[in-house]
Amino acid sequence: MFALADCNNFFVSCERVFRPDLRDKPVVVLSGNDGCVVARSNEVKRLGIKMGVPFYQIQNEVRKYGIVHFSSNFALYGDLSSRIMRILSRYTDDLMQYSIDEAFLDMSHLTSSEELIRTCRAIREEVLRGIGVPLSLGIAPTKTLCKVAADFAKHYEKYYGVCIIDSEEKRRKALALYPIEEVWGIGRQSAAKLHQAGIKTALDFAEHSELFARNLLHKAGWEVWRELNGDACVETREQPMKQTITYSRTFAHPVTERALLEQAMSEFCANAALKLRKQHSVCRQMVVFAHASRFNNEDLPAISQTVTFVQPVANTGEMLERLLQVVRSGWQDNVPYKRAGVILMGIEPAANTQLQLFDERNRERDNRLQQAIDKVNAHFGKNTVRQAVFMQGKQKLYEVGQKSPEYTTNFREIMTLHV
DNA sequence: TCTGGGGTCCTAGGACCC
DNA sequence: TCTGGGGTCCTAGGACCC
Repeated sequence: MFALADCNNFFVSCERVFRPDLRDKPVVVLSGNDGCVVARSNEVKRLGIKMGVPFYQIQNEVRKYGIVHFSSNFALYGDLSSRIMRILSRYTDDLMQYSIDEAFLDMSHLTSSEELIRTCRAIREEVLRGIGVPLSLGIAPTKTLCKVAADFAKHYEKYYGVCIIDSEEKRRKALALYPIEEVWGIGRQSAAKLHQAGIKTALDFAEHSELFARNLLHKAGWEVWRELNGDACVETREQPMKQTITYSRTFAHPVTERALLEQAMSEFCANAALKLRKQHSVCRQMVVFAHASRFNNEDLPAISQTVTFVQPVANTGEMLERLLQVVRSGWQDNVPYKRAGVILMGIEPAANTQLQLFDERNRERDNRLQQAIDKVNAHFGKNTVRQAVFMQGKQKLYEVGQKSPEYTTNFREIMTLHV
């Protein structure tokens, strides 16, 4: 059996850890530049406010119901997440973290349902007491069924946060109540096809033939079918190394000055390169892009170019040179650039790299310099030493209206008590 | 006025090989 | 008229996830 531990309204719950006064209040967390709603408390869900709506469209509700809003604070969410994962890892030999707020636990060492439920209740209790974030746990023989069970645990109080699917009868009962479009792995396209075929619930789908599932939805849908029928076939192993690394942002106001775009994108590039070095890898290619708002109907020209390195790199200096070439050659004066970023691809372990015969760079020296810079920055703080092209201007590129303090990761923002 | 960010996997088709 | 058969690798785009 597996157990899925899923945090309830994770970002909102993180904010509430340090703001217990907001326990029963409607709360949302917003995306970058306070653009969209990306997390909602139960009170907000009950008001019918949907995931992903632009914040400006719900201003009436915000005023009417006194909805409290936060800009996103990933330093806080990431830190609380890793604390929760540390607790979870004590209950299994095989913890498979699936996202910032979810993990599957291999529970095959426990044999009885009673033991499984008791253990999961204990997990929930420990995380709630130790971290302050409420969890829902779903126990089942496959991960897809765990997702279903965790959903029941979340939505029906009588489960006290833990729901188990441990018999054929419970499986059928749960799936009959579960809309097909809610099933993990069934997105909009697949749901539309299944609806066309008259399938409404997860049970309808599971009772069709295996061949039907495979023909209609190919491999991914076929695996969903098998998992719903109790055949565990979905793997959720974490990649030891990311295969792509993206750093991109939407600007609060369009950028119409080349130097400003160069500076902003240099930071993206440096941040992406740092992620790359942190996982001890190098990349072969870098996509550099910048474009106007996607809600602009006019077809404005975009910057979009893939740079290939002769030899795989992780060196900020070398990557910046190429980035700036692209931005300088692609820049158009009349385009209001609204969003930009870099994507690193062709990632491999740094230890694997082959030296090139005709390499004009002194990489040995470049890398020693890079290591020295990383060391200084790790010790004295981000950007203590940096390339001169970085943001020197005072223009505000992003909006962070209501960001909570980085309570757990930044000494300057640690909570103070006045007695 | 205002519309996020970061990933993975699969598939089909093209280029190329013998 | 008729134009093989089998394979690999790469890429772009689609679908899905949180």
